[in-house]
Amino acid sequence: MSLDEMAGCLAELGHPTRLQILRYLVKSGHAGAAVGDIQEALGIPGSTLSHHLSRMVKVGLVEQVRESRTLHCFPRFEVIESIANFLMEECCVNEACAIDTDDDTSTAR
Amino acid sequence: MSLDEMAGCLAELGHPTRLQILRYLVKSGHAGAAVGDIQEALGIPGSTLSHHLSRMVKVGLVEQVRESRTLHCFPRFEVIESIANFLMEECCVNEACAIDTDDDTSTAR
DNA sequence: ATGATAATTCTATATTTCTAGAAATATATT
DNA sequence: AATATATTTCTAGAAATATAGAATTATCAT
Repeated sequence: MSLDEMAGCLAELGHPTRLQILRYLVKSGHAGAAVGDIQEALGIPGSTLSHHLSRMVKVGLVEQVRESRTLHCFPRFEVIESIANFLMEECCVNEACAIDTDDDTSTAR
Repeated sequence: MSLDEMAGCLAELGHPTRLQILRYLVKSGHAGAAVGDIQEALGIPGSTLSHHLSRMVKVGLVEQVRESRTLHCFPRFEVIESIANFLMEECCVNEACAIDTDDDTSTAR
């Protein structure tokens, strides 16, 4: 993934509603969730939701599979993972961070 | 960090120029880099650079320490790390990803 | 065919963001 | 005091984003 593509993904993640949507999809796991499910669960107007979803699909964060009238959405786990890795490796580990954070500031693990 | 704060950080990361800036800062390590260094190294006009830096400072991705005329900038490694962790944990690990990727797609670790 | 359901596209408005030159501020040097 | 250096703030125009109602498309059921 190029720097621009990476920035593109991060930008799409960088919106509260979209982050909420992605979280919901992750929670739904591999079964995914229909657009309508998301809409009802999060209370987002259809047109707004559609807009956000299409942006996430565009950068590859979300995948959609149509089953007749219903459109199922899935998070692209590998993509999310590679973004997390990018942040860890490219932006963190080099001579800092993992070395420097002697007490574990990071939340869980 | 709240979901909104997380989204705020991700949004700031989600700009090619800012991502470049952050990378440069990380490369510079704990010595940090002066605004002028960044400006010269990346060829970004001062006002533009200042704008991007102030955004990153605002969400806590970057810290600045003034030393007379020179303003040194440092990446907040813990913040970057916690974003990476959020993506891994909150958005990835739950019943998917780490479980599902039988061959280790993630580069390091 | 008609009606219901699922979702998108169209449209418009409000708001934010990006960009960079010009002017201003703050600090150091002579 | 005058000048140079480092950086920010001001300004403004262009472009992108976000929001959501209304209209539209596609599919299914009767």
